[in-house]
Amino acid sequence: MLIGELSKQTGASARSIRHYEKLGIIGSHRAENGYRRYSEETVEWVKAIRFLLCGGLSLSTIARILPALMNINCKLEDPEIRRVIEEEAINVKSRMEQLDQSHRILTAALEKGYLRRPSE
DNA sequence: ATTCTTACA
DNA sequence: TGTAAGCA
Repeated sequence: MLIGELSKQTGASARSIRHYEKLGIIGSHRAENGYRRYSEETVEWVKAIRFLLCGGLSLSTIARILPALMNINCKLEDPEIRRVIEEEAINVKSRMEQLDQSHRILTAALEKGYLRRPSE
Protein backbone atom coordinates (compact mmCIF):
# COMPACT_ATOMS: atom_id res chain seq x y z
CA MET A 1 0.00 0.00 0.00
CA LEU A 2 1.02 3.60 -0.51
CA ILE A 3 1.69 6.10 2.24
CA GLY A 4 -1.77 7.59 1.82
CA GLU A 5 -3.54 4.38 2.73
CA LEU A 6 -1.13 3.62 5.56
CA SER A 7 -1.89 7.07 6.89
CA LYS A 8 -5.60 6.47 6.60
CA GLN A 9 -5.41 3.12 8.36
CA THR A 10 -3.23 4.29 11.21
CA GLY A 11 -4.26 7.87 11.74
CA ALA A 12 -0.64 8.98 11.47
CA SER A 13 0.11 11.78 8.99
CA ALA A 14 2.21 11.02 5.93
CA ARG A 15 4.74 13.46 7.38
CA SER A 16 5.02 11.43 10.57
CA ILE A 17 5.23 8.14 8.71
CA ARG A 18 8.14 9.42 6.64
CA HIS A 19 9.76 10.61 9.85
CA TYR A 20 9.40 7.21 11.52
CA GLU A 21 10.99 5.69 8.46
CA LYS A 22 13.83 8.17 8.48
CA LEU A 23 14.53 7.17 12.06
CA GLY A 24 14.62 3.54 10.99
CA ILE A 25 11.61 2.48 13.05
CA ILE A 26 9.70 1.22 10.04
CA GLY A 27 10.80 0.19 6.59
CA SER A 28 9.47 0.34 3.03
CA HIS A 29 10.44 -0.43 -0.52
CA ARG A 30 10.15 1.94 -3.46
CA ALA A 31 8.07 1.47 -6.57
CA GLU A 32 9.33 2.40 -10.04
CA ASN A 33 7.87 5.87 -9.69
CA GLY A 34 9.73 6.38 -6.44
CA TYR A 35 6.63 6.04 -4.30
CA ARG A 36 7.00 4.26 -0.96
CA ARG A 37 5.20 0.93 -0.63
CA TYR A 38 4.40 -0.62 2.72
CA SER A 39 3.47 -4.16 3.70
CA GLU A 40 0.26 -4.86 5.59
CA GLU A 41 2.15 -5.51 8.82
CA THR A 42 3.52 -1.98 8.77
CA VAL A 43 0.03 -0.88 9.77
CA GLU A 44 0.51 -2.70 13.07
CA TRP A 45 3.94 -1.19 13.51
CA VAL A 46 2.71 2.37 13.07
CA LYS A 47 -0.19 1.69 15.42
CA ALA A 48 2.32 0.37 17.95
CA ILE A 49 4.44 3.50 17.52
CA ARG A 50 1.46 5.74 18.20
CA PHE A 51 0.47 3.67 21.22
CA LEU A 52 3.95 3.90 22.71
CA LEU A 53 4.08 7.61 21.89
CA CYS A 54 0.87 8.09 23.90
CA GLY A 55 2.60 6.22 26.69
CA GLY A 56 5.11 9.02 26.80
CA LEU A 57 8.01 7.24 25.14
CA SER A 58 10.22 9.22 22.77
CA LEU A 59 10.75 8.13 19.20
CA SER A 60 14.39 7.35 19.95
CA THR A 61 13.32 5.05 22.77
CA ILE A 62 10.65 3.46 20.61
CA ALA A 63 13.25 2.90 17.92
CA ARG A 64 15.26 0.83 20.38
CA ILE A 65 12.48 -1.44 21.63
CA LEU A 66 9.88 -1.70 18.87
CA PRO A 67 11.92 -3.95 16.56
CA ALA A 68 12.30 -6.61 19.22
CA LEU A 69 8.82 -5.92 20.55
CA MET A 70 7.24 -6.59 17.15
CA ASN A 71 9.35 -9.68 16.61
CA ILE A 72 8.59 -13.29 17.56
CA ASN A 73 8.61 -12.36 21.20
CA CYS A 74 6.12 -9.71 22.16
CA LYS A 75 6.99 -10.86 25.65
CA LEU A 76 9.71 -9.00 27.49
CA GLU A 77 12.15 -11.86 27.13
CA ASP A 78 14.95 -9.83 25.63
CA PRO A 79 16.90 -8.47 28.64
CA GLU A 80 17.96 -5.43 26.61
CA ILE A 81 14.37 -4.48 25.85
CA ARG A 82 13.39 -5.10 29.43
CA ARG A 83 16.14 -2.78 30.59
CA VAL A 84 15.01 0.04 28.30
CA ILE A 85 11.44 -0.28 29.53
CA GLU A 86 12.53 -0.37 33.16
CA GLU A 87 14.51 2.82 32.61
CA GLU A 88 11.46 4.44 31.03
CA ALA A 89 9.32 3.45 34.00
CA ILE A 90 11.86 5.17 36.25
CA ASN A 91 11.78 8.29 34.08
CA VAL A 92 8.00 8.39 34.23
CA LYS A 93 8.10 8.02 38.01
CA SER A 94 10.59 10.88 38.16
CA ARG A 95 8.32 13.09 36.09
CA MET A 96 5.40 12.22 38.38
CA GLU A 97 7.40 13.44 41.36
CA GLN A 98 8.22 16.67 39.56
CA LEU A 99 4.55 17.21 38.76
CA ASP A 100 3.62 16.47 42.36
CA GLN A 101 6.02 19.15 43.55
CA SER A 102 4.52 21.63 41.09
CA HIS A 103 1.11 20.69 42.37
CA ARG A 104 2.13 21.31 45.99
CA ILE A 105 3.53 24.75 45.19
CA LEU A 106 0.42 25.71 43.24
CA THR A 107 -2.14 24.47 45.78
CA ALA A 108 -0.19 26.04 48.63
CA ALA A 109 -0.22 29.37 46.81
CA LEU A 110 -3.96 29.14 46.28
CA GLU A 111 -4.62 28.37 49.95
CA LYS A 112 -2.48 31.24 51.23
CA GLY A 113 -3.63 33.58 48.54
CA TYR A 114 -0.15 34.47 47.33
CA LEU A 115 2.96 32.99 45.79
CA ARG A 116 5.81 32.63 48.24
CA ARG A 117 8.92 34.33 46.94
CA PRO A 118 12.12 32.30 47.47
CA SER A 119 14.12 35.40 48.51
CA GLU A 120 12.00 35.98 51.64
C1' DA B 1 -4.95 12.97 -7.85
C1' DT B 2 -1.00 11.39 -5.13
C1' DT B 3 3.64 11.26 -3.62
C1' DC B 4 8.44 13.12 -3.22
C1' DT B 5 11.97 16.29 -1.23
C1' DT B 6 13.21 20.40 0.96
C1' DA B 7 12.67 24.15 3.89
C1' DC B 8 10.45 27.56 7.26
C1' DA B 9 6.28 34.57 7.92
C1' DT C 1 4.71 18.00 13.21
C1' DG C 2 2.22 21.19 9.96
C1' DT C 3 2.46 23.29 5.60
C1' DA C 4 3.90 25.35 1.22
C1' DA C 5 6.59 24.92 -3.01
C1' DG C 6 7.88 22.82 -7.38
C1' DC C 7 8.40 18.16 -9.59
C1' DA C 8 7.27 13.65 -11.33
